[in-house]
Amino acid sequence: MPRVSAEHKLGRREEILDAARACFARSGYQGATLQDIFAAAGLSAGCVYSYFQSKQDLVLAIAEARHAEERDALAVEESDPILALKTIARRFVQGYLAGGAEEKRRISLATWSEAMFNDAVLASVRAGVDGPRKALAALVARAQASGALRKDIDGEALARVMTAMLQGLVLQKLWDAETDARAMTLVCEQLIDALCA
Amino acid sequence: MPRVSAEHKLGRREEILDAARACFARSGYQGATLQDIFAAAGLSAGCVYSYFQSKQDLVLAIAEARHAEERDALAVEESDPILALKTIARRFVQGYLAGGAEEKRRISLATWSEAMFNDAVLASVRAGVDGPRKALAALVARAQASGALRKDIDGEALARVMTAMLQGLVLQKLWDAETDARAMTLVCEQLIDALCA
Amino acid sequence: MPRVSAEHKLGRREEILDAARACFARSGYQGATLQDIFAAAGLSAGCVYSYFQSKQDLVLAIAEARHAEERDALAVEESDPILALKTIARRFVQGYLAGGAEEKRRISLATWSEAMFNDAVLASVRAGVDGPRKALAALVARAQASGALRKDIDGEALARVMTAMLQGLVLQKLWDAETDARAMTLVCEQLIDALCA
Amino acid sequence: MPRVSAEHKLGRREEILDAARACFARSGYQGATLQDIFAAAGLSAGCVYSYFQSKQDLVLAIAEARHAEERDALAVEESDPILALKTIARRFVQGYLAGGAEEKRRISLATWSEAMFNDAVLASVRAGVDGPRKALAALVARAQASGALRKDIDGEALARVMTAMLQGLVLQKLWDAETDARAMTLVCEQLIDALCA
DNA sequence: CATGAATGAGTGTTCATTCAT
DNA sequence: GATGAATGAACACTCATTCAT
Repeated sequence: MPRVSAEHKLGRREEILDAARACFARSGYQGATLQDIFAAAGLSAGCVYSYFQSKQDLVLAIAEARHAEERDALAVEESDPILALKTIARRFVQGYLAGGAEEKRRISLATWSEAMFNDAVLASVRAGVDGPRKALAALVARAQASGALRKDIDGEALARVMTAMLQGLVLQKLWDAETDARAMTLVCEQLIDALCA
Repeated sequence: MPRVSAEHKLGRREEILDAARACFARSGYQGATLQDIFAAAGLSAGCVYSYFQSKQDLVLAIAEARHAEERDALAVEESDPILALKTIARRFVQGYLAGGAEEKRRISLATWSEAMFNDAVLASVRAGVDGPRKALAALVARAQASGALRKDIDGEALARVMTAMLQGLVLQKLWDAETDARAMTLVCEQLIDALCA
Repeated sequence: MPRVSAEHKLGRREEILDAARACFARSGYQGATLQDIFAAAGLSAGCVYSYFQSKQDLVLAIAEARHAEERDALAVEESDPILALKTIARRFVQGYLAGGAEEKRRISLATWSEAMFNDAVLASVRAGVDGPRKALAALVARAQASGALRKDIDGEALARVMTAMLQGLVLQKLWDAETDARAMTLVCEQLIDALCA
Repeated sequence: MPRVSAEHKLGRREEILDAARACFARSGYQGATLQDIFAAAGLSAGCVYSYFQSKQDLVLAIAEARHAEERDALAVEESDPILALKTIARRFVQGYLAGGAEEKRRISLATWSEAMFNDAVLASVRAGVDGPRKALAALVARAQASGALRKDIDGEALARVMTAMLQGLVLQKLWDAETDARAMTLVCEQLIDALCA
């Protein structure tokens, strides 16, 4: 009995999160109302409130889930640092700029914006963004140490610029659906190659 | 025969816009209330409403002003395309990532996010972002034509990636105030140099 | 599976309508505020809004209810058309001009006026007024066909004039509470008799 | 100078009243805003306020003017009381139900409704309506005294019913523009004739 | 005398949240 | 556990009125 109940609860929780994600992606964190989410989930207010204590909780859960998914998507096991950098760029661009990933993009941008006004979301964004950037910085450092990458470049700064570039592409795709993921990937790789010693 | 000079009216309008910008930067377009703006401007609801027909008008005016300012800041008169690209990058980074420019960054990100849910803002963002990107693309094309820049790179895509990179830096700076504008500028210039033939 | 019975919901709806009717009768459709109605109903804004989507909905519901009540009050089952005409006149006058019917009169006049500025109310008024007038016209036609009523009178026009007369009495009573329903009824019957062949 | 100024002032006053009448007829006393009226009159708020102390003043002035005009239109010099009654009915119907008289009808109904919520307007309506009704009652009394009209009818009540009938026709015409003034006049005259001894 | 910028209380409406059932 | 009726503070916006110029 407890097992079934626990699975059931987790399933419900996911259903609610899916509904919330759809609503937040469509209307934004502030624009989406809980009533929208209740309707999308097909559940009552009381039921949703038994899973999440407040709208803020829902917002945070969606933001966290977004970051966790991204973290997973970017985890690379590749010993060659240059190859690893290219893989990360390619995965990021292809995962984020794909036709079916619009919800991801919208949630990401909404989250980045919300982080300006909501400290808990800011903390989540920082945690979610720092990991990949540090991984990038470590790869850059390794590449420089191995002599594969030019050493006259500030590694930390390069990692930040690369992060910025990838995130900026999310904005580009949001404003112009025609933005070509393949072409972006190629340019990213060419940029990385150009920095090789 | 207005009893108040046209300058006075324009001045008032600017006062209101300044108040609105401060409120929108602090709390976001949706989070800021008109009451906040009335208080910040030291004016009554009715008075503000005689200058702007709705909150949406105010939002749009702030977004437009942000884009206009950026357009002006990036207008470069420089015959050497490579130098022009570097100048744009430097100006953008130094103008946007400066300590005193936090309001600009916050307004920009809030605007980018709002554009997802508000068609008029989206149009404004597109108009504001397309200009610089096309200018960048033109410079890249000139640089390639002159042989200064590698020709095996997709110029349009590069322009987009450069735009993305610069905008992504706005996000980085928002999340981490320590982000060093000088270091970012340098990396950008090194990237440009690395692509030169 | 509502936790509250359907009767309860209908009862609440009626409570709200009663409160709204009282407020509209006292202050008019535009003069009465929703706050007045919330207070009169002893309910919160949100609760009232869960039963009616807007003030306009409330206005329409009150107007419709007034017309429905009147329709019921005037439904006559009487084979003799002259007697039926007199019965309608008597019922109308006694139902509408009674001491306790002031609320009805006020709602009616407010509705007639509102119909000039509000198309939905106009449609409701037309539907509510057309029925009785057509019933009157049918009775007049039958009375003329049977020879009971003079045939040199335009039946449609007479029906309209009789309708006008009865509605005009509502105005008279509103401006002068002393207007004597019994005397009005008598004159109406004498007028009908005078038109008999 | 004073003469010209006085004429000018009266002219201005009339212009304002015309603008107010048009706005009140279009949107109602409560629905029309003073800003509407300022725009319709092509005058500033301050200027209008120097002629009328408040919106209420404007409302009252329009109501009074309506009543005065009607009083004039119904003043009959005719020694035969039956003929006088018919003349009043004909003039009322033809004056009020004419195609170009819609503004009059709308102002009248708006005024009748407003009188329920506004004591000053109520007083104006009573004064405006009592006169004609008393004149009608006097004619009825004279007709009965002369033997022209049946004496078994309550004269006061008949006068009230006739007033009601005429005013009710205003409502009919407002709801159905096709209402035929000529047919209404004829029926009214036939009714009067039917009551003759 | 005339202007119209400015006021601010008040309007209809929304929505995150609670709790009796 | 689950429901959804109910809450009420807060919101964007309006408009009769005033008064410095």
